Amino acid sequence: MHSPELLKGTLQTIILKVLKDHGRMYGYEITQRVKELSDSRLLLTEGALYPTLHKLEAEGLLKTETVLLGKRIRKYYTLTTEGKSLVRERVNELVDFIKTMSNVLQVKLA
Amino acid sequence: MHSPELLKGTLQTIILKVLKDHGRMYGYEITQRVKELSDSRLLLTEGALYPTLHKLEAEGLLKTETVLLGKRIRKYYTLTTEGKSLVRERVNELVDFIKTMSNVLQVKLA
DNA sequence: GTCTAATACCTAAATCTCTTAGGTAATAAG
DNA sequence: CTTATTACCTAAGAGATTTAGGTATTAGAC
Repeated sequence: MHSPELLKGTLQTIILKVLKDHGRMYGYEITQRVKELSDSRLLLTEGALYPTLHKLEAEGLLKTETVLLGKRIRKYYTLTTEGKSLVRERVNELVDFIKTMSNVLQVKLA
Repeated sequence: MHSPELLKGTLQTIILKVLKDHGRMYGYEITQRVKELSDSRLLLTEGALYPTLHKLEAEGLLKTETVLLGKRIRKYYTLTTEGKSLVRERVNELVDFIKTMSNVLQVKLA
């Protein structure tokens, strides 16, 4: 597992990108997908996930659709048009940041 | 410039690594060195820098030496033995985190 | 000469993100 | 029938950083 502090500032980008690549997803599914993609190195906590999803929705970057499976609620999230264009920016920004960091730390990432 | 949130959790690692590579340095010098290495993309604020230096010193990772230049004070920081061994860990951890991120975001860094 | 930018140290309140620690409830597995 | 997993959620607290101060010396421009 990684130090949780390193995750700070990257959660929104992760959520947006995973939603872009996978399409419609619900919260719990996102945590599982990230766990999978990261070989269990990145474990999103619900206390961080749900507030962030709500925030992204409030900002108009995500839209929701509530589905009932039997008696169970499931909230699906999808990127809005605005959200889609932001993903690109955010990912580029993060990649750029990573490259800058590798310069400062004088490490090679290949 | 990068989103400042991305910097969170990486400041200690940056300071430690720059000190390892450059040897004895003072606070202001560190900000300038990081600015240089990052092509002005990473600008350390003093409000973050000095408390972090003091914390690292309190933890025994850095030791200081105060020098007077005329009437001006300059505080040099050097890694302790303990500090040196931690740098490696921290840099490895960050590189590992970056690799994990690139998997999750499905981007290539080469 | 004097005004400004750069050098050089520092602290403290506010902010922002996330963790921790709860709460509720349905379904699956043993 | 008991536990793990699925599935949603909130709120208090912690931790790192920003913002916004404060002090003072030295160098450069005009």
